[in-house]
Amino acid sequence: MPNTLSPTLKTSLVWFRRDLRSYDHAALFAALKQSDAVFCVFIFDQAILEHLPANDRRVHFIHQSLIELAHELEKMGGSLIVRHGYADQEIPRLAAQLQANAVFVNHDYEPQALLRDQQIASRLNTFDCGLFSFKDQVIFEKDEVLSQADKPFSIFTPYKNAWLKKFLAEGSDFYCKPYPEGNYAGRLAKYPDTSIPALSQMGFEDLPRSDLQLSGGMRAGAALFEDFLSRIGNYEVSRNFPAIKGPSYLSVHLRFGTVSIRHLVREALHCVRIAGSIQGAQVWLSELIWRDFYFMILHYHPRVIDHAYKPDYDAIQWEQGEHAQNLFVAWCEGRTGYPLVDAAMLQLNRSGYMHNRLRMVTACFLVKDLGIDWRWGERYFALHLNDFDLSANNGGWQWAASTGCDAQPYFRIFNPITQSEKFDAEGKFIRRYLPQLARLDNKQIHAPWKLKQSELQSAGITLGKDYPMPVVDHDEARKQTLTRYAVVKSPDKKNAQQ
DNA sequence: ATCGCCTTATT
DNA sequence: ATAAGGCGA
Repeated sequence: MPNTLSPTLKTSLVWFRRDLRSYDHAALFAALKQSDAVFCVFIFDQAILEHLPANDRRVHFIHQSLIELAHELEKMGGSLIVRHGYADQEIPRLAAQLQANAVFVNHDYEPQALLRDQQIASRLNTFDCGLFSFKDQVIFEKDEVLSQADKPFSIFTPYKNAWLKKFLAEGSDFYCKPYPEGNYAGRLAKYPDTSIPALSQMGFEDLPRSDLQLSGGMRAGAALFEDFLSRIGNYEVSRNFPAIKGPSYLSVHLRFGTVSIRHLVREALHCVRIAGSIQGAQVWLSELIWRDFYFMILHYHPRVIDHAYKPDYDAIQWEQGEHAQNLFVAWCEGRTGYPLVDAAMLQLNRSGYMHNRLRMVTACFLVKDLGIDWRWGERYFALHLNDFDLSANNGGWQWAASTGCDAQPYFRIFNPITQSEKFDAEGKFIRRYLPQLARLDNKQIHAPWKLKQSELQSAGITLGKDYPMPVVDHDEARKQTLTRYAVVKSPDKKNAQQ
């Protein structure tokens, strides 16, 4: 994709994708700086939407975000064109219609998106319209953080150290300075038709009220961040307990660009210098660096999309057939009989969000207790997580399955009961999603099948009726998993495979 | 070439 | 107390 810039352009089009904000926006700023007139567009891309269910929450999030984005662009003197169609047709058509000299976008790193952008670039080329693409959604991308041998890192900690070194070497705000769109806002152009298609017109349903806790838009993102900054000092500890408000909840806003990564990093670094919040802010900043790390991994190793990062691990035989299917469905629906796992899956199914600790617990359970291929779980998360991002989701699953770079060792198998006792000691999270277990006490609630009949009875529970019996025995499953993973052990690797 | 180290544990 | 193996300097 061309990245060199013509000195001056008459008319440009900024195509918004996963960067739904009007401030600190690399492509918008670049377009404004170099053009006389700048139009803005968002495409509800059928190539993506046609694979989504009618009640997909993310489409709502986007829709909500667009209403605010359109409003903000109007306040700046421009407007937002919103179309429903195939992006690879709509963008060239609109660019031609506007007689645009260039289309400006921010990099989208996913393989399918790269292909789409290449195709669009060549279509635009047929009428001398360029496609200019910018780094926006990460601090460092691709080859910007490499080892001393100029090779991509595969271990997070040295990557993080190199990331921080590079970042701090230039002074703390060099890499996260906001783009000042306001300097050129007068160049935004108005478009006569600014209607936004209704969700129903595009085949999507209204969501039930209970699902509307999810608020799209820059303002909602900023409010979450402000709230989080008052808690960031405790993040290091509080992030581990799903029943309490520990995380920032910004992941969905990072996914759709309703917050700016540069803004988040700037503020996190500021907090790192405040006595009371040093540790929490450092740990949270690390999470943002993980995000860059997994984008980098996907860039260098696109095969991880459907292969283990460690090739040897592709030899593992996962459970197949009807029994595996049944176990998988039980996992999806939160019917495994392990309360913390089930509560976590219900959280995902009901809200499109799952606490990060629980993502590890449920992922590890699927792979190492049920013996099911991590790709099945990855696909389920991809469909249901509001904040789904290919690189981070894949990285997380491969970490849990021990197939990834810098993953947990294969013999580390989370004990779902221990995790429950440690991180939901009072059963508060479990009770929120499994009220039928609410009358069990704090010790009993983590493993109801271990209780005496009389104890269950006094809590009003019949196992197998009010709540399922466990679908597997953890200790047995653990042994099977160690056997299953034996194929990755050298030097007997080859023998074990036969 | 050697040495320290590796996100989130478990029995 | 444990449990590989290899990354990165």
